[in-house]
Amino acid sequence: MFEIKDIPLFSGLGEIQLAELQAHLIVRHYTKDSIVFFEDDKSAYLHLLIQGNVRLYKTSPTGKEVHLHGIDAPAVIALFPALENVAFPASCAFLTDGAVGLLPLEKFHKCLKTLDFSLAIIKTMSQRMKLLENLLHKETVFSSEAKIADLITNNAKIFQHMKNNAIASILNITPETLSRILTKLKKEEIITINEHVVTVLNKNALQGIIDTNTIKKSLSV
Amino acid sequence: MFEIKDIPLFSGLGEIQLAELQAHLIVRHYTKDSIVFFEDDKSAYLHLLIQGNVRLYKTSPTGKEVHLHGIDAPAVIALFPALENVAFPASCAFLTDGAVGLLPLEKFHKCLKTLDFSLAIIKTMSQRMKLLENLLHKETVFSSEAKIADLITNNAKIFQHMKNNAIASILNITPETLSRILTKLKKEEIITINEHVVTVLNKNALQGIIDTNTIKKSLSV
DNA sequence: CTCTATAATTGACACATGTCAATAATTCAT
DNA sequence: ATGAATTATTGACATGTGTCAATTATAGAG
Repeated sequence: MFEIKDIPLFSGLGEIQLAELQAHLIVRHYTKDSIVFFEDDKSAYLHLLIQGNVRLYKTSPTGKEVHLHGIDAPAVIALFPALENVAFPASCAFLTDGAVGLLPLEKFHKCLKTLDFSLAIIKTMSQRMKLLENLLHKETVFSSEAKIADLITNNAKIFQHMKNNAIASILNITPETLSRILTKLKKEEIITINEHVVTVLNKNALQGIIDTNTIKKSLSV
Repeated sequence: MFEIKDIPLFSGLGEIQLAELQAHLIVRHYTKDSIVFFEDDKSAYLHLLIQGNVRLYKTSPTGKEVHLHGIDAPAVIALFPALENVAFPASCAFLTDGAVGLLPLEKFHKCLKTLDFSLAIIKTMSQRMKLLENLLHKETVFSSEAKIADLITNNAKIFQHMKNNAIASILNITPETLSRILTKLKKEEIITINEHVVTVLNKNALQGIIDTNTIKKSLSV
């Protein structure tokens, strides 16, 4: 059974408070690909991701989806809209089957009167801020090549369990671009790929791409 | 004389605490265009913008600057790095002459023990979050046309006191692109510009651009 | 008021990335 | 193993926006 205190944000609360929150928690089950909420919707509940994982994304006027974050349970999903009582800045959809707990905003706001809780909020918000900063950095200063080089550097194993298709979409580039750049990296002998395992042959070159936004063509003297 | 309690974040603190903070505040004066801190630098101080206004920006590998925010005094400049004791995610430079107050991080962290103060932090962080979300939205889902349409809709007067050059840079587009799109908007009779005053002739069309990311060519039947 | 510096416009062109379509490769169920 | 469906690759092409350079317009100083 899910316990609200499993979520770090709430771990500092007292027994009584936890019990009350738990009593008011509404649990909803979702299947893969179902939508938890849409961008610009408002909700009277704080959303807790209890089980499974979700993605947050924006939808552009032309219908294209801009991936923001993937989130794994247990976690708070949309803290900032709950605090400010504003609309969701992004849509949320399940990547797996899962469950969400809904906590009435009044109950949540009551917790804010506890110092430890408000410090936990600050902690959580800081983490979100870091995520956002990071995302913004990637989306504004990185070229597609740099995004890929960055991903390979920091999370090469992702290629083992995700399709290139899905990887492209979390990088907000097309599968074609991903394919072309991976091919280029292989040609330049910066990486090799075997059975979905990406091996870095030239760490420096990879870092160079992140630093300069382009693959330096090896001068064939 | 600058009083630390003029900054909303600190307004909830008691007299004694304020006095102590004030005593430890180091004030530095800056001239227009001078740098307060660089991206990736770390600091042992919380930075308070006391006088003037600054811009926050990232620098891309190719040397191009990506504008994030403009901030006016009085305000806290880099709250998140101060909380998490991490490096600045952006550089900060003065747009005018001005002054910054430096508050040792220990002093700042001590304040966190006060509930009202931590609630004020949450408030301030929420606002930053909103700014960031907004920026991210503009940079990831808006075309240049949509950025400009959005600016005209929400802040048309900016054209009266800023050069197109500067406007282009806060939109993170080139002056050429700005010029071309403004010309296009004039040709489409969506706006007129006279003596730097932008007048909207067709509010709907402008909204349409924001919604669809493109100027709909009026079909000349 | 004129001159100079600064800002804005315009054109030609480059370039990264997306789009669309065709084909090849891989995976999975039977 | 075999075939159907999914995924990846490749090519040709489109498009938005940046770059560079030339020209024109504007504004501020003397």
